[in-house]
Amino acid sequence: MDPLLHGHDPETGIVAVQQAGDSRVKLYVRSGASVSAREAEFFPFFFLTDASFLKGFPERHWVGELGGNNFYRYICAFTGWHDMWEAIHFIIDNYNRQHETKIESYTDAGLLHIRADPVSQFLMQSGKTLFKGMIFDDLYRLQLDIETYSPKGFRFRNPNRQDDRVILAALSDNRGWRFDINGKGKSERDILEELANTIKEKDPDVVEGHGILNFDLPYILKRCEILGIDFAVGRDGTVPHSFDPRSATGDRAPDYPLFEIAGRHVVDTLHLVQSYDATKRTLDNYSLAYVAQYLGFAKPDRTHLTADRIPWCWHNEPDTLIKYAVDNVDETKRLSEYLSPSTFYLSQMVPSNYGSLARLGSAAKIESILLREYVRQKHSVPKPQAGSQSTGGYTAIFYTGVLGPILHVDVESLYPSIMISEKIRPTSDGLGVFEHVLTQLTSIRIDAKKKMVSSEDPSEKAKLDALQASYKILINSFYGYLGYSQGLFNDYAAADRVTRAGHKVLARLIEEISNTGGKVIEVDTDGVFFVPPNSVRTRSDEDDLVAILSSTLPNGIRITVDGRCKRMLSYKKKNYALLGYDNKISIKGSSLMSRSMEKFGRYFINKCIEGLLIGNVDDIHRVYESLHNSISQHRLPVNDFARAETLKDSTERYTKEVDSGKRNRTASYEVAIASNLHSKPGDKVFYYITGTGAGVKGFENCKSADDWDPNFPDENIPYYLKRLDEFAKKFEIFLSQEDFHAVFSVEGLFSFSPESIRVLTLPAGEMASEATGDEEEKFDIDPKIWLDEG
DNA sequence: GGACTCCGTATACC
DNA sequence: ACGGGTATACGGAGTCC
Repeated sequence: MDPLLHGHDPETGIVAVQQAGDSRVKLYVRSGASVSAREAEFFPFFFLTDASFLKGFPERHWVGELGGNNFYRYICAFTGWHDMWEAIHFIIDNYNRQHETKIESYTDAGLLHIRADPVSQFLMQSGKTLFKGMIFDDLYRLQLDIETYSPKGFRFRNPNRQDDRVILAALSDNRGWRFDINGKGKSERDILEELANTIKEKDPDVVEGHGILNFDLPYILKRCEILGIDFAVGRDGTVPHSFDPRSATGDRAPDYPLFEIAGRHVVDTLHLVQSYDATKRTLDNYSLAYVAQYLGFAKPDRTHLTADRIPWCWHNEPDTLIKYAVDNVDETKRLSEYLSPSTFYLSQMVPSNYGSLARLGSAAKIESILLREYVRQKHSVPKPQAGSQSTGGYTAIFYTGVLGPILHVDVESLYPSIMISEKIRPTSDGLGVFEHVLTQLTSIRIDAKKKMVSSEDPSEKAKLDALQASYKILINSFYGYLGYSQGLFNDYAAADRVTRAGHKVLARLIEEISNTGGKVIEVDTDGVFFVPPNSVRTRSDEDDLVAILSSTLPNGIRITVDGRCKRMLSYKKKNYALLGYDNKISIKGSSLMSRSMEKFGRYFINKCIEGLLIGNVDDIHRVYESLHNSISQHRLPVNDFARAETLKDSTERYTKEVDSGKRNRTASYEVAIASNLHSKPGDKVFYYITGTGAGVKGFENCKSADDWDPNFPDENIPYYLKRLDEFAKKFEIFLSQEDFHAVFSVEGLFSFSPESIRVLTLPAGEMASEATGDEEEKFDIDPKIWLDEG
């Protein structure tokens, strides 16, 4: 246990910390099956630039001068949370008396720095963290799902309506317990009281649910309020209370109300799924049944029900509804087991509450760790540097076309390795915490991975994997932190040194690959796609090649095989498609295929890519022709050509900015306004283009997809034919001019013959100008058969 | 009116 | 595993001929 990384207090088993009054916190400590509570003192504090701002503040307080010469040279501590805020207002008033430009909030002039969350403050000053000495399964977790009934004629459930009610609840825990409260023949009061008593009796550390923050909890609490029930499930006997998260970034944060149950944590698996998909972008929707299916732990006999079937089911087959709810809690448990552990293990390091950690950015996690040590050593703290980073990752494309076989190698932890080996760290970090923590994390991650590989026990393996994954999240954020504008310890020059060193490593790697006779196709930041030399035919040849390449790179820099595939369709930087040895195709990049594209376009591009990769040009021609005909004859349903766009701003804001000339009109907002629904940011709009002529303005000729009438289709045929040709144009670079026109045309006098058509492979980018003329280079596309595969 | 550039917004990769 | 740099597409406005 490293004190800088895990905090300097070794106390184990803390499962929850909550503020208890103005100057105390309550700690809940688990020891085996029992949990005990105790109170502890804490002193609210903040960092201040100039102690004179607090001169004359009447309440009891301490001002300590800190070591070093950083911007925030004083730490101010108070006996209570209330006094601390009084002091902040005192400082603002003081400042406004002395300065012309007035400030309203403590964030305005950067006079002081504060973590406005009392639990973080306590953890920071005490050096304690949650869950020390525990593994994920030691945490006692309870899953919850309720079903509700809305009277006939109402599509949506609404707890405020007299006749809306909770009809049943299903519960489970991570010790194998399952329970349901069947509301048949029970009053809603009975159900809710039994639910509250069950939760109190089971006494979980965590309450989990899919959509629990948006639906289950608010619904339950509203019904309890109407019925006059005390839903006192807090560990101190209090009712859950909601609070608005202070969205630090402000503009685009999806503000949902959060709930706090005293002494416990509330985990919404829906939010876990959302953040999981934010980077992966592979999920079609976030419904529990779909995600469970996708991740492979849905039971074959899982009960499926749509919301509109629930009333019928409740009247005719209540047992099916109960089974449905039980399946829901089962899957919620599995989902949480899959997505929660990395946050759990991060909680053992970062001085933050379990729930808030999931919402915290990675920069804030690192900064909390740094600040904890600065508080302990009573050292002054810097303010963020102004400026910006001037370089980023290295990108290049050398060939377009269809090439293969492909090896994708990447430099393992490129930026962290560079930061460690070249000792790059923020200049303002006088205590050297940044470097220490990064080095420490890296070495314990390697340890965990080693142990994971050699472990025989699957549950031990899973624990170590979660552990190393949580280290990785932190490790990968250190570079980003250097260039983060709000980071107290940011250092743009250091960030630039890292990226420049990265360029050098990549340039070296590209050179070495070429030296061995490999053809480099595309490079992005830390990965290289290339065609290995002909002599490399088996996996062990590949491993040998990678070992040779690794040995030519600077110490501490290693490369690994990230993937291998039969062929690659190289289109543009960050845009390519791969044909795997399992014949699966994966497409990357928004320019080839974007979510905002019309459905028929996505289908068409998919077919084109498939045709080019497997060498079936005939198919491409046929798909083009059939789509061309379908569009011309109004045979596509509206879903195939409507566009889905997400509104980023309110329609009011849009109208205001259009009127003041700040922004152009766009189809999506015009449709939202015309359809007269109250649309809010984040809403999706489905629309299509009407009018005559391919060149119409979208914002003047758009209609909601709901208004499309299959009996009187009014979509703009020339416009959608133009769209089809625009999609086809993406493939121009892969074919000669004649071939291109032959493939992407409707049958003329002569029928299409695919025999003579060849797919071009051309030097791209800077190489294109170096190459003599435009002639094609010859590549063997000869998927190798791996000896160890089938 | 077409060709061109410039700009803001959106999406996606690492 | 949300932060920022890099890359690309697209619609619309302004400009020039």
